[in-house]
Amino acid sequence: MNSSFLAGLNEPQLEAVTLPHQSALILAGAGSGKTRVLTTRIAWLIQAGQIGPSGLLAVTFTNKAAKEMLARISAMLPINTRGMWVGTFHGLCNRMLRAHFRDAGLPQLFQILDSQDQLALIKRVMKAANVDDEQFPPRQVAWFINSHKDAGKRAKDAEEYDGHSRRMREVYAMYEAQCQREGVVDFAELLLRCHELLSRNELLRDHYRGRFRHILVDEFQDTNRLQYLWLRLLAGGENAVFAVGDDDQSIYAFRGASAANMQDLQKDFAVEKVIKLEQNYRSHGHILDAANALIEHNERRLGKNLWTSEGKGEPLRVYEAGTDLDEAGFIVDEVKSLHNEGVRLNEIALLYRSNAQSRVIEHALFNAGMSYRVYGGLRFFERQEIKHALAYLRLLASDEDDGALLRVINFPTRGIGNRSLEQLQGLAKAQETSLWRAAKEKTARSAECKVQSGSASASASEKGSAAGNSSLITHHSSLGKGLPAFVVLIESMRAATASLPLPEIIDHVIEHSGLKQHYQGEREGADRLENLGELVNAAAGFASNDQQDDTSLAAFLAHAALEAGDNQAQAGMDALQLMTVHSAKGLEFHSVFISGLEEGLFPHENSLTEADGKEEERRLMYVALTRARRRLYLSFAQSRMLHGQTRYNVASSFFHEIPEPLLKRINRGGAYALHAPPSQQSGSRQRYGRGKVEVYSERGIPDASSPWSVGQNVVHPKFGAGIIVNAEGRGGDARVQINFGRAGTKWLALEYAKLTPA
DNA sequence: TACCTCCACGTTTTT
DNA sequence: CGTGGAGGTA
Repeated sequence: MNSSFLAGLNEPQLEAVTLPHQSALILAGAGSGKTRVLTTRIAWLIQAGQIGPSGLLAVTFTNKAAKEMLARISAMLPINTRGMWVGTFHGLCNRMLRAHFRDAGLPQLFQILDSQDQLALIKRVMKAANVDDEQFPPRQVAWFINSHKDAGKRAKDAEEYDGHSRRMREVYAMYEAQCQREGVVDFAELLLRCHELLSRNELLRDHYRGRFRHILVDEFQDTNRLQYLWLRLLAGGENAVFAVGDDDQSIYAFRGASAANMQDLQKDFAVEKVIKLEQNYRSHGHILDAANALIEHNERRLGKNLWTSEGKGEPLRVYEAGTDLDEAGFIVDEVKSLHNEGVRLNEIALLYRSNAQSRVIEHALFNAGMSYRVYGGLRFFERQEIKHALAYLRLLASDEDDGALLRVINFPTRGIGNRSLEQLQGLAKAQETSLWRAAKEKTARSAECKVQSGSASASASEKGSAAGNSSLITHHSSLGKGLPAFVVLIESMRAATASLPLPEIIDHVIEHSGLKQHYQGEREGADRLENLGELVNAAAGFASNDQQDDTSLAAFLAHAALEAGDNQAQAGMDALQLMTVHSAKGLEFHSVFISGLEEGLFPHENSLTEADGKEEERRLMYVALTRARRRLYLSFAQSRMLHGQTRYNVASSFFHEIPEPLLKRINRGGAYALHAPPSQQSGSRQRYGRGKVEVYSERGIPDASSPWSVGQNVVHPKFGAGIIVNAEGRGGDARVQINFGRAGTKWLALEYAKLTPA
């Protein structure tokens, strides 16, 4: 047997790859080759004849990871990966639901709602039921619904504590019913519906259990309860689950991920083998030492220590900036010199805790003329022009899709205003039918009237007598203007595209829906037109992809919803990479800047109120540190403009958790001692030139007699080191607000507080 | 219907 | 400080 792909694996990797048919948990540290182990195991299982390519299921969280996996498998084995069950949780569930739509209680061409669509539908349902959106903000309702679904709970399973949760539950139930009527499913529904399908249908369950002898899971620490239940149902007692994950990199608890699934897996699947992959092939020693030291401060860990056979490398470089602007300036300069030394910009990442932090730095980069790419933000299939085009397509495919109809019925505007829309909605509700069917019927009826009587007044009088309501007549006449045109438009597009290949359908829709004309007449329309052109290209690519066996319109629409696409066109070019720490997970770079390392920002203050908050922040920091191969910069600013206000923060407490010898201060700084425990912190210190030593009175008049000033670093005998962030009063009444970092922010009377300048 | 002004809000996010 | 949503006006 030729298993050349086993060459070069280290001992635990090899053990994991060649494990016999049993469930296993692979604790794979950052940079320990987890994707390699996963894909090599698949290749090994197939090569060893244990299973055919169709006898396994491999599941990931992102499309990118799934594609990567397929690419690596193809590189190792001469097999066609098409038809293999390798994909995201949502993608695989979608596939199963399409195959068994009837058993799942779904229409054949069910549509998938993305988060935007879901929110719009929730708003619509709430409006129809007169739910107060002050008391029940739609976003909160969405969160309620999604977190229930993620826990495997239907509306009927939701608990009621009080009037509020009772109403929430009602809205959830109405939303469920409306989704069913329209034949649409949201992301969580794909999983929940698939889980229900398998648990209800024994035959089907046995079929899949018999087929997928091996189930492999990537990033297992990110699974939520429902995903875990789905895996457990699919695997049954007999099949082997091979789960790869790292509890230290669990950073999505806030959206339902539960690393506790790792413990449950061991129990539920009688896992005998927990294999730890601790050899890191990515980073130099000092970087790993810092990461290990930091993460050791977490209490609930499965336990793991990364090591490398590479050298120690450089220490971590710490830069203390006076302001966020200084920090940005430093980063720009440093990136420049790295680039001059030959490090490609693509290989340099700038990480931050929250998106708002990118703006200052983007500004500096822009002024310096440096190319950069910001991750996150609007993705291709989320753009409004694309969503509009897709909505027309959805309407061609389905009579029931109210969401799609509402999106385009008056875009481009064709004189169908709110009133006629409400009228139409009332009609649909009364007849218990969809908006499209109601619109079609309404138009057909009035057309008939016109033909029969040959006069508009006759048609109006007929309706008037039927309804006996004069306001209805007005509505009908306003319906008459735009609605028939809309109905004719959709029907003619349906007829014209019925036998066309996918890209031509889309091209036809863009041409004839009025979208093209509309954007041609708009000043900012050029980009949008270009994107619409890209949509046709995307469809052409989709249709000609040999990995794709279903190239129908419905399949393309599902693809669009499940894979929102990249967000920037500049993807290929050499540019500095800007992203949040969350989106950096799984990536690696030669050099990494972690910016904004200030208490309150990173760790974020909002997370500290949550139960596991500080630990999750620490894991986030761990992820950030382990992105770097060779060089790591940690920077923070004494003051930062946030929400239009200048904030004074102390250095992140994470600095205390990294051994001092690993850190090298690269500027004078020193306003903060990073290591002395708070009560002994003192300083030799050199403040950044900001203002005189003054306390301002309420009217903003400097009190020259005071030795204190906002922004000044001070030491308090009990609370330790802090920074003055605010002041009020003067003389004996003077009070200052001091941010002590871990000890919190406090107002102290100057007369009594024993403060010393730091 | 379109544009404008005002106000509230501000952690992380894939599918 | 910036943005996005809501509400009012031309």
